[in-house]
Amino acid sequence: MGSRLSITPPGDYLLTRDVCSYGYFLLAPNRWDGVSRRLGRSLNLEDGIASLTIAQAGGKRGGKLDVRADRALSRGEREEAKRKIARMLRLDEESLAAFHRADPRWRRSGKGRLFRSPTLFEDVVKTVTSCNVTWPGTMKMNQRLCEVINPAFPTAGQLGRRRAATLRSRCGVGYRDQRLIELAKLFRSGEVEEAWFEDEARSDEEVEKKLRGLPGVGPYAAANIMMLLGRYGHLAIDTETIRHGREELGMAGTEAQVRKQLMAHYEQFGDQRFRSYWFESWLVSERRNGPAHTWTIERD
DNA sequence: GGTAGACCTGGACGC
DNA sequence: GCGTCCAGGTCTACC
Repeated sequence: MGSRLSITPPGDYLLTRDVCSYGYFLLAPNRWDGVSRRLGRSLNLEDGIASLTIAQAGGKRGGKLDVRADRALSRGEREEAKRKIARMLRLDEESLAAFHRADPRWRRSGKGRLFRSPTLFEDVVKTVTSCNVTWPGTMKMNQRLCEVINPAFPTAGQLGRRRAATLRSRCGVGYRDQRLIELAKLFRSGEVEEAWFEDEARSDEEVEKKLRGLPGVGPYAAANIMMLLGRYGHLAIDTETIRHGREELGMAGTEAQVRKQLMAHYEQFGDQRFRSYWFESWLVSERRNGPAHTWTIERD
């Protein structure tokens, strides 16, 4: 018999809006069901893997989150699951008011939370697998990492023990194989620690420098991971951002020139500039593809 | 500090 | 069906 948990989220929390706010909700092992508006997800817990579904009572803002597990969870595991869910859903997000002050366009809709993973390690791997590849490729890599290594997402220990050839041939990660293994070893050894990055006393510069030292992490990936850590002051500029500058903001010139114009344009949003850009860009995607909560996950 | 080319995969296209 | 080209960010070598 499974376990059931109830989580009281912040009063403004809306599962559909806040899960379907960043592309990682479409990446394995996350499973969003746009019809029932539930998030399915396997988690690595103390005593093994548990498959969870998360729904919000009444589908209304502030409604309690009803979490069901496919097996009985110990008291320790229940706490662990709650901690991990809180990280994914950003239930402890404290800077929403600051974001809405910096950019009031999103105050009414309440947008501001960006979905992430239960661990920093998973966020870093997902970011590395999103670089230099189209989105379907990123989806495939994450799906295969779960199929081949661990259905709840590979831990650093598991990924660090794999051979590069396996990751390349069976998980389709291409030239990222060795970089992912090195990354996993750094997390496994404790040389890279989630707590260090989560420490709010550290400056953005310190955090960025450390991230840039990780294999597979360049300027774009570092800024993206900083966003996932709750540091929104850096723009993660990729080809989509350049396109946004040209097509939505009317910028012109070479890529380098558009890049400079983007930096200048989002300067007005200060330490919230990533979110200001992101929600603009997300609206454009929804205009093209329909509401994010209806986006489907195509898996083999 | 700036730039060029390699890295790998999958999709689009032409033949 | 096959070959070619292109998109995508990071890394290294070179100037």
